[in-house]
Amino acid sequence: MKFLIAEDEIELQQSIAKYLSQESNICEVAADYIETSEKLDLYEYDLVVLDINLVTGSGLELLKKLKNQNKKCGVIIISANNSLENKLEGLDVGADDYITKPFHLAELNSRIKAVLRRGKFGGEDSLIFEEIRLDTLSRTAYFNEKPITLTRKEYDLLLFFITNKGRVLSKSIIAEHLWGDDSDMLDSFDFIYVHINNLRKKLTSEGAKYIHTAYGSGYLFTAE
Amino acid sequence: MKFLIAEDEIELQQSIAKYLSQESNICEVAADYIETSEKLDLYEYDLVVLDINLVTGSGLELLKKLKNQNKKCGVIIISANNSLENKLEGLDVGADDYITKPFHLAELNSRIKAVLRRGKFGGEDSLIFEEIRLDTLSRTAYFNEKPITLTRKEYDLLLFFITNKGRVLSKSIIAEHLWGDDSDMLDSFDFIYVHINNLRKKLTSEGAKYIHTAYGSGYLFTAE
DNA sequence: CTTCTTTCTAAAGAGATTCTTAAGAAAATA
DNA sequence: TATTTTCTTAAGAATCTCTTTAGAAAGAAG
Repeated sequence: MKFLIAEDEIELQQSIAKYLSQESNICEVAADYIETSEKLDLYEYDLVVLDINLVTGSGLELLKKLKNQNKKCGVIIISANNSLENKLEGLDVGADDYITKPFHLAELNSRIKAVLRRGKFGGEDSLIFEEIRLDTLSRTAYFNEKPITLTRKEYDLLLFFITNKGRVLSKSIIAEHLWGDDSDMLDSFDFIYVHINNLRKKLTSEGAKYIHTAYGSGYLFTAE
Repeated sequence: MKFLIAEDEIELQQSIAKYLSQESNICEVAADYIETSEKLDLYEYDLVVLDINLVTGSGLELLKKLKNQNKKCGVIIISANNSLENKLEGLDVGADDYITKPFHLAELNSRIKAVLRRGKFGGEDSLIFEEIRLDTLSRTAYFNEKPITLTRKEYDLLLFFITNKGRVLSKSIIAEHLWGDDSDMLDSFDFIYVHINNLRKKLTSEGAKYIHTAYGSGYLFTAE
């Protein structure tokens, strides 16, 4: 999953990013209102961890803007004071959850997982497409309930495909989502071919032919 | 889409051009004030990536000139320093966006897409003409929501036609837009017949007869 | 530190697209 | 009618993209 951490206390920002990265997520960071606003405009995230008290501007405004844009992106608010008003206001505007400073990173992580489950997977722990089931808690894939051994990148790739089924995904979109903003430091996206090939082999060995090549533009995940 | 990259750091210029070419765009480059100015006079671009600090002259002047010419060409400024003045001045004169060195190529790409979307497609991801819809994100074409399999050149050609509907396009205009400055190396434009024919076949098989021949002058894309 | 797994790089070959050329048919113009 | 331009088709060459494999590099586990 790809997250944006909008937090102006750099130390906290970094420790959140580090913790969530260890959980196999891609984390990008923003330290002020403008940076956050721009990144939200430019990129797609699965979830934003948003400090409501960004010194340079109100996080609430950002939240309103984000929800107006109608992006299906989860939001968890970090609130410094535990005044009820702020929390309720945030939830009113569309935040999916909030957490009050100080907090344990493990708790944030749990809340993130819960929000993603509610938002992306319809409240289920499993994501099902035809014969494939992804257990999002254990990050394992099943084909007709028989487990398929996938590496982390393979799992992420398959998850990205399933959550974007029916949409042609270019290599740069895939790179951006699975490798974050480091992706353009790589001077070619050729390695994606390798991951696609490996994933395909594992899926077709089970009889699935879902990953189609859109020659010249990318890949398309769809039933047959 | 056809871009001009005006940047005097050749290494950066080349990596921008390479990245954007991988995204199925035509990229031409210019390394100084005069070259940029000339190319802008002579050719049409969908967007210019303009380094405001070209050593041989002010990019701002170029920008003013360009905007006075009233060309509907997007402009993204590259700014070395992040002094607010420069940025604001650029946006005042009519730049559509700016980006500060150093930057990620993926970010530049996102900004370009955003500017083009705002300017060319009325803020939408889809471009619709009668029964045809072009999904500009995935570069796929639909006829009555049924996907048509187009090659890259066919897609580009159709996109160019739709964005210039009602205007007669000569073969040399088409060549210039779809093949960039390689086009004058070609000693005949006959192969365009082939692409036109192929595109026509795919469209008429769906019942569309939009590409009309303007004998002696070019082609006209219009409803019936 | 060693071993194993995962990820990335590099390169050869397969496959698709694009360009060239050409020749006859059709259409528009003079 | 004669001439020019455009259309259609086809076949081969050149180019680009994708597939696949093997092995190097990096990271994780023991």
